[in-house]
Amino acid sequence: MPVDGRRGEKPPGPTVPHAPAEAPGPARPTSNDVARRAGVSRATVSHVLNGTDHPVSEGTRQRVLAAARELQYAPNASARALRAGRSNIVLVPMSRFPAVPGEDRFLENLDRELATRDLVLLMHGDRTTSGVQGAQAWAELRPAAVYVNVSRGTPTAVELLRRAGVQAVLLTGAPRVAYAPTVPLDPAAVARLATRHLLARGARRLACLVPTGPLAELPTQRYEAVVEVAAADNVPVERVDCELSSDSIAPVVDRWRDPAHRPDAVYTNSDPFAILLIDKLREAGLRVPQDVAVVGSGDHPLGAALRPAITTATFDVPAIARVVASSIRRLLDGMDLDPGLEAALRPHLIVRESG
Amino acid sequence: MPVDGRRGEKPPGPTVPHAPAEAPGPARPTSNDVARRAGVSRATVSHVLNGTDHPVSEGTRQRVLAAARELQYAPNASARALRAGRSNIVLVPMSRFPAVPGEDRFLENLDRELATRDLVLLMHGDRTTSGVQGAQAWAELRPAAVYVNVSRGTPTAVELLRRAGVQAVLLTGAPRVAYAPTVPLDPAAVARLATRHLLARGARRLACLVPTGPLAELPTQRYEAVVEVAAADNVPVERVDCELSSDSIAPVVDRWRDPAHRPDAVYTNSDPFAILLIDKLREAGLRVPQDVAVVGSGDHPLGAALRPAITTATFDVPAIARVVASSIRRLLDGMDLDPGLEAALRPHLIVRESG
DNA sequence: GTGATCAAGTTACACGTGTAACTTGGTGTG
DNA sequence: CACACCAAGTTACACGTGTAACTTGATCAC
Repeated sequence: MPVDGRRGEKPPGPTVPHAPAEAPGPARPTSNDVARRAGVSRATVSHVLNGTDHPVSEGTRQRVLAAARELQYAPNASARALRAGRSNIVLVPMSRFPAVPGEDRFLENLDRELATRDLVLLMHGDRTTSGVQGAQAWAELRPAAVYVNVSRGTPTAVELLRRAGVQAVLLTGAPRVAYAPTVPLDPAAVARLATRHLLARGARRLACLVPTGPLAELPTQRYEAVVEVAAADNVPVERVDCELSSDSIAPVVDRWRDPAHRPDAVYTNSDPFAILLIDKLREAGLRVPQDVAVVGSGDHPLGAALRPAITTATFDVPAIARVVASSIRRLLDGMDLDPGLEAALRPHLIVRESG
Repeated sequence: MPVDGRRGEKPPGPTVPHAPAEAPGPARPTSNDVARRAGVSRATVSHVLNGTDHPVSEGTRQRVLAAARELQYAPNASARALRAGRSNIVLVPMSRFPAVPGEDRFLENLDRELATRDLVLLMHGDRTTSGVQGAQAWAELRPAAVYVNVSRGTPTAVELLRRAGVQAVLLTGAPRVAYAPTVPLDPAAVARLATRHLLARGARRLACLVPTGPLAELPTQRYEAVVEVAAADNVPVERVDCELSSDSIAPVVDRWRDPAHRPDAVYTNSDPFAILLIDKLREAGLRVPQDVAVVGSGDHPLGAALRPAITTATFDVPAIARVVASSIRRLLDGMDLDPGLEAALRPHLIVRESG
């Protein structure tokens, strides 16, 4: 039989035995404070503030709302998350190396769109390469969803999140992992679009800049897309592995001084690389786009401002943010991905001066 | 006397009346599961895993650790936060407009440093300008600390956070708000340093680029610092309000074609602006640095790679991240700011070709 | 032999919330 | 009048954790 531990009376002293370390300032008001002030029970407060279908008379409804406003009541996210089993946090693991051109603008839009849908976007540096250790850390937060970027979702990490009760695990792009709904973003689509443009412009010899460093699969994938599109027109593609530094680009351009070695058009997946390349080309006495055309990606502000202005392949960032936010919300509600997803993910070209 | 609500026996059915909406997958293991597997009570598990000074025999300690490892146990952050009254989250409200040059690198370093100190860095878009509405949203998360950037901490917002039980509210730079420990970062220090450099190089006529848009106080503050330093040498400073676009810069440079209107040195608070400016100067047939010297801030990779390479005033980002993380931890532990703060915040100059 | 001391565990409570199940008083219906 | 029904509230529980206070043997000093 169970034994009740309580033996005597409560000690009369004002000590609070099981309270956590005392906070210094006045504590944040709880729903209990609101209830007391409105002269109702806490349950009623909860019903009013969450808009349950439970019937509440208009009079008390207003009293509760007034009390909440006066106390500046904000529900405790931790308690909510504990009760619900999951928080309303959407977690985005980030690294310094944006997987998609224009990632910062994308996140800004996504934040706004998620807020509309009662979700909070939080960004978190993924302090690991393996992905599993990171996933373990994310699991601690019990987020509603984790929005993992391209090529970051290893099967083990996804499985770990799924077991942690994380409902939506979205991965933009391949590889598609079992049990994880995937936003069908083709990370090579911008590359394909740019290549087709350059071919239509008459390019007969291409080059493609491939940034080195971590996350190298992605640039390689794009390079292969360029090769594939160019092959249909029998156009060769030179692969140029490089970093965003003078030492890395200068030798390449130096070799291109000789017309026999020179491509007539270059694709690079980010506008900063295009800017650097154009600078070096000009230094070598080559004209852009007459001698060499250059197309970038991501529509960076500098790309539009410098001369020659950079032709760039990019996405409709606000539109993508909208459908992604909508998809996350739908997944959490047990529905499917937003059907508008595919359409919003088509890239488009901004033709300027450089190519 | 209190009335006990329970009247009859528990119904024999398998229904769980007060459980929240059933999760689909297998739920994440709790400390209870670990306890059961190790054959001890949950309290013992807690003592072992948190390294309390409560004595635990080595044998059970190992059994608990083993059980936790086998189950891949990760504590529930929500429950922890609820119990403790605050989470171990350090929240950084972010906007697209970095307050300090090199903000992205800074955050990357800060994340690593905080992780060392058992804190989690989460970034959050501040979806409001007023600051108060944002603070309300942050209060919901009950973070341990909020690291607010320069010029974002209005007194009301800070007061709101303080009342929410947020211990550390760090604001980099002025204005100093009562009750909020402040990292004494002088946001104009880079401007002063760069100006002194230009004067030493012999500049007799300065210009300063002032980006428009939200958060305009900060650039203005820097402009005033430039004016102040230059005044000591009787050097006039032209104020140039502009955006990062061709249309904005081109007319200014056009006017500078006339030597009578032309400054011999320009300071701008970000390298991208410097890059754009140099491009326009060159287009106008002016040489950098012979006709006009240019100094930027933030040590952007492109600044080092382009020709002329950009002279830039910047901070030791990793060092700052370390002392800031240390300060946050110390504040949470009831101590003062890290004494190494002042020293780490001194900016330095990287002299290259542009000025 | 009798307390006192102590290591090693366990029990019980509190944190703030959402909601199923219950209570209560009022109104209509046969 | 007896009964069902319903609107309007309330009560009680569960979520997972950290820790103060308690229990239980064992050891030790006198």
